[in-house]
Amino acid sequence: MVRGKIEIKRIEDVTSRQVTFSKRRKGLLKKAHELSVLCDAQVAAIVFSQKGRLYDFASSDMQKMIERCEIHRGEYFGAQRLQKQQYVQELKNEMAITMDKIKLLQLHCRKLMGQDLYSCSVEELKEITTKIEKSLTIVRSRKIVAQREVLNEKSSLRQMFEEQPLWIQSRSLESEKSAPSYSCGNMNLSDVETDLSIGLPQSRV
Amino acid sequence: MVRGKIEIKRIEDVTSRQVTFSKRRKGLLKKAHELSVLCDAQVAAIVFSQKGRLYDFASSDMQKMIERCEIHRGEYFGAQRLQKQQYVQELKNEMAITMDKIKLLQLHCRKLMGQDLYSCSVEELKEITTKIEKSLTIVRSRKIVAQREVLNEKSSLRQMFEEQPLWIQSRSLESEKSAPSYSCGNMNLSDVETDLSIGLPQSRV
DNA sequence: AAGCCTATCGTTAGTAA
DNA sequence: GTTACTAACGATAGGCT
Repeated sequence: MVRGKIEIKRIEDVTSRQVTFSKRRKGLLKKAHELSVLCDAQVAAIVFSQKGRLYDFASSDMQKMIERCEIHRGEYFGAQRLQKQQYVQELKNEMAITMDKIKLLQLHCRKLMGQDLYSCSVEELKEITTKIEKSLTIVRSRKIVAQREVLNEKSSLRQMFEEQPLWIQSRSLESEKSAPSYSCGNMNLSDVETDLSIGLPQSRV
Repeated sequence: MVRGKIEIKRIEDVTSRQVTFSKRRKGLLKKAHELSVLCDAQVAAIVFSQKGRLYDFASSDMQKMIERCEIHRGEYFGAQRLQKQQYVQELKNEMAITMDKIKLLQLHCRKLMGQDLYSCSVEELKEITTKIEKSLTIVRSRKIVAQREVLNEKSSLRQMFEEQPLWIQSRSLESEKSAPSYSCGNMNLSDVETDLSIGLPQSRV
């Protein structure tokens, strides 16, 4: 039946591969067992099928075998572990630095918003006042410019419709007035609360 | 030559055992390799000689095979290692989140200082203006109070070291009474409620 | 310890159930 | 996914170098 020696390469036929896997796996585990008994050696074999199922054999406790194996290969695994630990340490340091930064930034921000002022000296309060005054000037002028821009846009729109019959103009303007969902009108500012809350990261194991 | 089938039990003759170990070990590793290639499976074999020497084969990275095996067997060390990996992942995630938060905070801060306003809508600009105005009010009153406190201190000193006319003493006492250091003037503090709280990440293993 | 030889034993590819 | 069959293949015990 078996015509020639088989080549050691991936079996392409799925069924054939499955059957061979079953047989050879069994054979391998058997051989592992035989070796461990005949020669009084510690033997372990681990096989994962393509579907991820595990088949294994260990002459003694698998966990101890694995540990022993890792110890033997100490250099490699040790280095890997060290690298991992260092990496974690770096991440933690970076985190700490970032948290410091955030605290500083937060402090600055709070003072700009008129909070936590009781630790400030008169001198510092003066500085803060100056800063706020400056930014108020900037923001106000920017606001005016922005408002003007909006007005100009509306004017342009009106211009575009100027050549149309009056009833269309009035209708479009009306609808614009009655549905201003974005730009304010009589909208309550406290409804639009740009919230900045930065909380604690979740605790974990 | 080989008379009958051999029994699977420890070979007592030392030399014979050693030779068999060498031969069968080689065979086992070869079979492991063949299985991995033919069936496209992950295979590992670990053999310790009686003298403690390690012989092994792994179709792919031994460390990953071992970890996968441990995870499958749900054993302690595997779980531990998995936890560590997850922990690193969590650290990374947390870091990313924190960086996002810092960016948001920075943006907020910059806007409060009158920077990067060109992306703001008129609505937003109004909001910012309101905030800044409020904080300006607060900071100014705080500044006045602080200045008064400083003056009072000076007065007290003067009082202690110089013979001051009574009317100055009484004035300083008055102002101290009428400006209770906290909640300044008639302003409602709850109006300024942009909350900024940033916490530290919990320490861990 | 390692390699060669060879009779024999054990494993397995192909096939079908 | 597993088992049974069988011829051929591969592995190896024992012997020798």
